[in-house]
Amino acid sequence: MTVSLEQIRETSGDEIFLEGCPTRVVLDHIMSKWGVLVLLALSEGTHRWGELRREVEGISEKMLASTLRTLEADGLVVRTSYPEVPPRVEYGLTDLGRDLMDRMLPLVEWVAGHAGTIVGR
Amino acid sequence: MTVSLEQIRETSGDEIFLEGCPTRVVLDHIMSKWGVLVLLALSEGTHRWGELRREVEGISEKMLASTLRTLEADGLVVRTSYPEVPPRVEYGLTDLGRDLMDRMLPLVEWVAGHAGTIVGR
DNA sequence: CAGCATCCGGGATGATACTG
DNA sequence: CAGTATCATCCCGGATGCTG
Repeated sequence: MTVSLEQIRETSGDEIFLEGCPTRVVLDHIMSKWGVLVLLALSEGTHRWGELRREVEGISEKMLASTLRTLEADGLVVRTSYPEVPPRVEYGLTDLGRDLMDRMLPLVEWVAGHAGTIVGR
Repeated sequence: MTVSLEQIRETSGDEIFLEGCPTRVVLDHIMSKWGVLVLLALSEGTHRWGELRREVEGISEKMLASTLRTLEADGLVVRTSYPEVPPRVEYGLTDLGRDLMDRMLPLVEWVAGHAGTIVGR
């Protein structure tokens, strides 16, 4: 194991397991049911609102809006609005967001590769 | 980016974003609010029930039991009961669980290192 | 000590209708 | 097209009490 929990404890000041610590808050955002899927979709490139609705199957408009606003406030997602008619809005990852997805994609890939085995058990 | 979403699509048979697909189910288990923290604690080594309750601050008995049962059913956590009085039970990661945490720890470490910046924004 | 059964309140989530 | 507003619902998760 190249990364140990000890290292994490040092990095986060030993607060990971404490309620309300920043790490828990961010984890809740990016590891939430819809957060992962939206970030995953955006890791392919920028998407329009409607594209996200279709790609992230089952998400409601309300949850898509809420998820995007949270991730945007976290500085992981950037929203670009074009003053056209009809309106066009693009969502993409920031540098920080890409940095995050570099770490998350290997995890998701592993899960995708083992999910069948795990669920069938 | 060493891992692309395209690779993931191939691995999982292009079903990542579909409702009810195994990948989504497993993601919900391991990326859940308490799932991450319990797995994180166990990545340090085996823990007893009471140790987990104390280490994962704020978790209720109900959620701890529920989380552990789910992760055990997924084959990520192993439960060992010793026939003693008073009872002693140890929880630890399986090989599969350790494999998973090898991928998750770098992500958590990154979050721990950036959480302060992100939340303060 | 290590849990399970039960109840129940509230925030998370969905569905629908509407607007710039 | 890209959302917002509103209302209904659901189930997550906490509290409590009990058992082997």
